[in-house]
Amino acid sequence: MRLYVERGYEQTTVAEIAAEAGLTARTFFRHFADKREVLFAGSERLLTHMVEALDAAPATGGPMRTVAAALDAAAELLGRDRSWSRQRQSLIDTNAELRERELIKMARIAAALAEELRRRGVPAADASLAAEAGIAVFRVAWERWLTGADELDLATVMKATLSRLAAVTAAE
Amino acid sequence: MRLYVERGYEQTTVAEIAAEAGLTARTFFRHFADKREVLFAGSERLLTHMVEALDAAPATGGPMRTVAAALDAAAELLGRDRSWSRQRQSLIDTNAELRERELIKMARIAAALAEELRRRGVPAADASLAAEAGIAVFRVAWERWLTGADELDLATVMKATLSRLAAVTAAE
DNA sequence: TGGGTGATGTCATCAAGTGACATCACTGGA
DNA sequence: TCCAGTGATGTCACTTGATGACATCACCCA
Repeated sequence: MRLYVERGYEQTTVAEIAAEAGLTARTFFRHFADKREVLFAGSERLLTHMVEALDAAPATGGPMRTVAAALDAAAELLGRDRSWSRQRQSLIDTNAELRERELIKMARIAAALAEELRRRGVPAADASLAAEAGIAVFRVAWERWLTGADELDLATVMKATLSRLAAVTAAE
Repeated sequence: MRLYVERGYEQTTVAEIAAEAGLTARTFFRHFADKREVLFAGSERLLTHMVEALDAAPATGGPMRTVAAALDAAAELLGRDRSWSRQRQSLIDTNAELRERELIKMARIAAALAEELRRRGVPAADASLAAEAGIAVFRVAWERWLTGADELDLATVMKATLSRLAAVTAAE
């Protein structure tokens, strides 16, 4: 990430990254599937963390309440270092390849959450919707947390965003 | 797309595609930014179609009703040829690069819808949420329409999915 | 002590992109 | 009619990401 920030993502070659670590490009590709993946090493951890939280949530309330538990878990994991997150995010935002990779990671989480909801008995379509809606909340809250000047807690922003979603999607 | 389906996406080289069209690889890259883009030629048209529909929607009701108009427009544009859509989608689903590209196209649409909502006076966060929620509905409805055995209209599936979203996200 | 095992290096190779320059058909005006 | 300009294409050279095959080397354990 240091090299990506210094020179820009595209201007940094895998050979340079590997050299910086005292290794070969070939070795880099044994640890990371591709040049993008190195920035998303923690995504698997986030996924399991969220799925576990979803599993641990009580069965009371609708699927959205269950998803909220997963969002809490995400906030707990990601809400610590805002300036680091900002730097990483601005890097991702300036490169289309990285944006794509980020999106597929989120999509994978949404799919995992939906699957878990279905396992808990939520009808298939409702499960997908709740998971996707949850990810939508995550995205919006994340962006607000990063760009906001105030010192709000990520979890708090998530909760507020979730309730805004309920308001916005309420049938009239 | 014919070559991608016949040999698989990864097994098809740009040189082969170009040769099939009686052209050179270099020329391919003058028409399409990369090997993926050729499958998403219509995405810009979908975006403008949806944004225009959103613009044309009456100002009555909340942002979600406005987004619903954009979803209708999408259904109108995409709901015609289900078997072709199925083939294209199964191609996309079997390749991660193509999935990523599809996701960023959807994200771009979501961003455009949100921006248009903001222009219409919807508060920033609500606009993002409504747009993202709309795309979530699109995704789920699209998948149900493609995998469903019945002969349902895409627009009908969208409407039903939208009302399920309202039910699922309703505060309890 | 010697053989497996895992991590790494080396080498060759392919395919995706891209820049620079040449070519050629077409078009609008002198 | 001809010529200059324009746009689409081809050719060539090159970089970089990515992968397979094989060699090497340190380390651990029986």
